[in-house]
Amino acid sequence: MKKLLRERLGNCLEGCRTDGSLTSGRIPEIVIEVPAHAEHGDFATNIAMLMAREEKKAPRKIAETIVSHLAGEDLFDRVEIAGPGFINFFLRKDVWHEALRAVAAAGDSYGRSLVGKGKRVQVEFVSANPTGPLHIGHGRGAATGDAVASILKAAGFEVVREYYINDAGNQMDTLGRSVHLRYLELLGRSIEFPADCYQGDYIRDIARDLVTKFGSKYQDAPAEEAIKVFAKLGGDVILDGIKRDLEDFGVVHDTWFSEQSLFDSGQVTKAIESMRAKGLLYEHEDALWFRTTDFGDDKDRVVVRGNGVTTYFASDIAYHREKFQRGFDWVVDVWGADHHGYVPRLKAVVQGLGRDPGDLKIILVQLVALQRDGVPVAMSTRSGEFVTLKEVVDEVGRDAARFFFLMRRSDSQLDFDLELAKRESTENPVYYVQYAHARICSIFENAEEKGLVPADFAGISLAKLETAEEMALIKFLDSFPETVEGSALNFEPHRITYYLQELAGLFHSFYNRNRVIGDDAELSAARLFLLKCTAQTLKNGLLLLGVSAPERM
RNA sequence: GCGCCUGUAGCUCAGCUGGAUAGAGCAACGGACUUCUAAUCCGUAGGUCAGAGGUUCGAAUCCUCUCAGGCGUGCCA
Repeated sequence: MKKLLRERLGNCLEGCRTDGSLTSGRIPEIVIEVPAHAEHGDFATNIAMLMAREEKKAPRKIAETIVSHLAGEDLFDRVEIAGPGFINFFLRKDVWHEALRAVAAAGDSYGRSLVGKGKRVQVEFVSANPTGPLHIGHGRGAATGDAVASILKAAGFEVVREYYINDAGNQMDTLGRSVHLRYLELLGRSIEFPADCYQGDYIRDIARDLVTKFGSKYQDAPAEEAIKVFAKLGGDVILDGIKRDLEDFGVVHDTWFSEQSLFDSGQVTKAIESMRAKGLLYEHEDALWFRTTDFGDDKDRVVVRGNGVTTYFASDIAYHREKFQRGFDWVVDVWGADHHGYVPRLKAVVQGLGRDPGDLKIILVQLVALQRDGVPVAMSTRSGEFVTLKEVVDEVGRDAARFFFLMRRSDSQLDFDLELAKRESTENPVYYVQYAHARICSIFENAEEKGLVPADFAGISLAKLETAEEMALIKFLDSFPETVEGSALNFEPHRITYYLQELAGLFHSFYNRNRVIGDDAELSAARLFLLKCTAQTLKNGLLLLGVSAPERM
C-alpha cells in the first residue's frame, strides 16, 4: 500500500511541476510513514517540509498545492494538512478491503518480494570448530544465520547457506592430544590430563569408541602418529554430531567448506601471491604482513609467521577471495561478537580484492546468558561446563529455542531462561504467537461444521469489515511485505519476531470483541476471510524464523 | 592507552534509518469466562530516552565531549 501511495504521490508531484505550481529542480525521495497516532491518518508524508527550502515557500503552502492536485485520486476518504506541514492520508475502507484480498491471493508467498532479484548471497554461519559439540551460543548463531537466509530468500535473493570447517589449525592437534590421552587412560595407563586439553566428557566417549574399534593398536605407537589419526577421527565424529544437532534444530547448510581444502588446492598460496602482486603485503622481522591499515584497520596483520606457518588470517583471506570468486554479490558472515575486532581487517581484505566493503556483511551475535531458575549457567568449552544446544532443544523444544534466539536484535546480549521458555503461559511470547494461529484454525473447524466457510472466498463481500479491531488487523497485515523487506535489507530477523507478536496481539484483541461465527452469514464470511489472511501471515512469518505454526495446541 | 558495541518505564527490550503526544512484554494494581481455545482480553500506574553542548522547521535517532558497563587490542583459532 505504501508503494502504491508513493507512486501516486510521485505522479502528483510531477503534475505540479508540469503545470508550474511547484518549481523545484528535483523532488526529494518520497517518504511515507505510518503515523504513531491513528488520528494522523493511515499514512503521512513530510514531503512538503522537505521541499520548503528549495521552493522558498512555507511547508503548509506547498502541502496545500500538493493536496489540491490530489483531488482526482480515488484512494482517499480525505487528505489533511497537519502540524508544521505533514500531509495525512485517510484511505477509504474499500481500498483496504481490496488490499486484504492480496494476502489471500498470494497465499504461502505472501511477504515475498523481488528486491533481491538477480543477486546471489552466501550466508556463512555457525562454523564452529569441530573440537566439541555446539553450545547454546552457537545455537543463537544458527537461528540467526538460518533466519537471515530464509528472509533474504523471501526478499528475492538467491541464497546459499554455508558452514566453514576450521579443520586446519592448532586446535585439531589439541583435539588429537586430548583424545589420545583419554585413550591411553582407558587402556589403563595413568596419565596427567593437561589444562589446555579439551575437558569435556565427549572426549572420553570418542576415546571409548576408538578403544572398541582399535583395541590397543595405538597404545605403543609413536604419540605423533596416534595424535594425527585421532585428530582426524575425532574431528569427523564431532562434525557428524554437529550436523545431527543442527538438523534436529531445523538448520540445513547447503555447503560445508573445509579450511584444509584451501591449503590442499593451493588457494592459500594463490591468495597470498595475488595480494602480494597488488602490493598489499610486505616483509618485516621475518614475517609477512598485510597492509590492513591502508583500509582503516588499527595496525597491519601478520599473514605468514616468522616460522613460515600461515596464520588463521591467511586462511580467511583465501576463503573470502574464494567466496567472491564463486560469484556471490554479497557475502554474509555470522560471528560471535567477541570476534568484532576482526571486522576491520576482513573489510580490508574485501577492499584488497577490489570489492566494495559493503559486499561483506558481518552480523555479530552477542552472548547468550543462559539461566536456569534465575541462576546463571557457566559456559566454557575448555572446562567442559557448557550447556549444549542439544540439551537446550531437548528441554524447551525447537520452536521455543529458535524464537527466543531471535527475540532480540543480534548485537544485544540475550538472557535465555530455560524455565520461561518452557512455560505455557502469556509470559512466553512463542506460545502467544503460536496460540493465535491455533485459535484461528480452531475457529475454522467450528465454522466448517456449521457450514459457514465459503467454498470460494473470491466472490464474497468484505464491506462489513469495519470495526476498529478489524481495520487495525487489515492495515497491519498489509505491512508484512515491507517488514520482510526491511528485515532482509538490514539483516535483522528480530523485526519479524516483533511483527508476529504485534500481529498476534491484534488478533487476540479482535477475537475478544468480535464474534466470527454468528447469524449474519455475510459478516461471518468476511471475518473468516480476515482470519484466513491473518493465519496465513502468522504462518509465513513463523516459517521465516524456522518456527512451526501448529493448528492445534 | 587506543578501538568497537551498549546505555530508553522497577525488569527484559522495540523504536520503521530525522518526524507529530516515546512504545510493547513481564512484574504491580483493578476488571472480563452459561459465548468460536481464559495458553486470551480490557483498564490503571509507571519516563530528565545516562549527562552536557551542537547541527535544523523538528533529535531517543546525526556530530563533539563527559560518565558508566561490556568486548577487543596474539607471529592463537
